[in-house]
Amino acid sequence: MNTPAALDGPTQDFLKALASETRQQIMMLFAGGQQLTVGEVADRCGLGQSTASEQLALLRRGGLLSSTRHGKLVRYRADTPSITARLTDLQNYLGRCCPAPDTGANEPPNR
Amino acid sequence: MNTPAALDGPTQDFLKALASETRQQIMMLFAGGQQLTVGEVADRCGLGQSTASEQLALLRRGGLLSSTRHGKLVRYRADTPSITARLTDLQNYLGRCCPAPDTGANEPPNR
DNA sequence: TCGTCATATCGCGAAGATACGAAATGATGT
DNA sequence: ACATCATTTCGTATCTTCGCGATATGACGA
Repeated sequence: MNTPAALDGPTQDFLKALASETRQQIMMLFAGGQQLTVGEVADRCGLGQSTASEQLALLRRGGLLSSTRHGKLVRYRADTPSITARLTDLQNYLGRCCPAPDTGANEPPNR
Repeated sequence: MNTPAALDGPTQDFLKALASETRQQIMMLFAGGQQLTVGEVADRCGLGQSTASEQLALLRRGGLLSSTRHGKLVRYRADTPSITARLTDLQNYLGRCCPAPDTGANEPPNR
């Protein structure tokens, strides 16, 4: 743990947010542009109310969700532009790690 | 944790493998098609020998690396096709969570 | 066969994540 | 102001992950 960082903070948070089955399930609730409150998420996932709030916060920090207050309710929804951006960052990172024969390019004769 | 799974195993492993700064640093060592042994990775990251072996195993399980024995050495390298595949899976999953909003791409009406 | 080198697996303590209930914050209505 | 409802933050217990050293497996050469 003494080597320099490998990924920028945002992408870090993005990956950490996504690397949890619970949070993946939560994300699924937002399919189709659904907007949900903390309570609804807690209910639908069988989670405690505070747990849902904390997980939603992590997902927001990871750039997967955004939230807005509507009165006393907080409505969460998928933050698609942000997700797209972080996915692109991730692709760039991976493109740096690996030689890139992906998008229809060349595969050098190494074998 | 009583709701059904959200992501298939491979993509799960992919995300979990990537959601660790140590493993991200390890991945960086493989830039440019580098092939490295466990000992080299341990050395370059300042990790113990067993730790490096375990992390490399996780990265391989996640589809990020592949390995081949060359005598007593095991050479790891980036598994680009697999990485590309899992990235695509991830994109599909995210595409399912989020409708494409205003930024260009468009997935027509969802009911 | 034995000895060695590289890697993998095991056992363990430290650090972090997860989920919960209880208490604090914020917003609305009376 | 107060009461109430939704959300957030706090404190705690439990579980998993991390990294290590020690031991086991596998491969080569003498």
